[in-house]
Amino acid sequence: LKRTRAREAVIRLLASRHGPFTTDEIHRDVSKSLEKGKVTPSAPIPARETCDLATIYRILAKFSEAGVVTRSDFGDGVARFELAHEEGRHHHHVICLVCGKAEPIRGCDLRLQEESLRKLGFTRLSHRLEFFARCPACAAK
Amino acid sequence: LKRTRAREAVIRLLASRHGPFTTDEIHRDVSKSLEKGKVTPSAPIPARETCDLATIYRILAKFSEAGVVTRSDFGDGVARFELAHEEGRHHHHVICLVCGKAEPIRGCDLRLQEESLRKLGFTRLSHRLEFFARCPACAAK
DNA sequence: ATATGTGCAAACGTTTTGCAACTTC
DNA sequence: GAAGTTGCAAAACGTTTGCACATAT
Repeated sequence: LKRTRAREAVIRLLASRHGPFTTDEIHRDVSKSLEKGKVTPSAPIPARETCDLATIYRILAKFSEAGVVTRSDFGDGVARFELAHEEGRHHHHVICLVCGKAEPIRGCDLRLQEESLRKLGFTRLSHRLEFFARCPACAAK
Repeated sequence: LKRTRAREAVIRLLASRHGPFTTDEIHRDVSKSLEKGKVTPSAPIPARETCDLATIYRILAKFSEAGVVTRSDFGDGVARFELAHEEGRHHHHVICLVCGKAEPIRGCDLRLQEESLRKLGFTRLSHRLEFFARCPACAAK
């Protein structure tokens, strides 16, 4: 894993704000940050102003594979990424039906969580839950 | 909602077998079933032999909107559909990491379900859980 | 020096759409 | 006959890939 400006910019974004980001959001932010020459203060005018979207995809694939970031999927056909929680803490999200903003939630107690969300003012609550596993038939092969 | 042969074929497939189906699977099955002229026994040789994929998408969109079918998303970039459970029973799925087969699961008690899945021989268990709601900020608008 | 990362452009697979012809009611 | 549905072809969308060039170690 080499240290490059694009990769640093991705990490910087993910570390600075939370909530998962789409590839496109990351791309726009990283391009902007590279444009400003923020990456290497020693080099005021960077050779490359922006970053290719394909590069962002490749960076996220690598990071994902390396366990640095985790991928989320809210069922809208767009992948989202966030820094793998430092403490390795497993978590989920509430996604707003109106503005689409996602907020992290700790723990897996469904009833309890729905109740606290309701108390916080969240309405029209629903959830999606999927289990992934190796099924008995495939384990037997 | 008009009654057409393609729509009948979609319903027939979804009603005959369970587990959610991809659009492609539905398309292939419906085309085959229309080919055989099974739809209208009174007309042995149907005018149209197959069904367009775009039509399947449109049918599923309509049905989904009407609440006849529900859409699932396993994060592999393909939408899946199944008949909205007759009794309106809310349920989830276990998706095999190896063969990809999905089986329905009743209820939402995460711990309990993981345990029973383990007892059934499912291994390498993980889950994805997302909440959807209208957030307080959007409710205030 | 070598392995690795990048930009660009083209391809991919799923899903959506415009339009004219055709069914269903 | 009017409203709704379909086929076809083309486009949109997020994502992936091949290749030559550039970069980090």
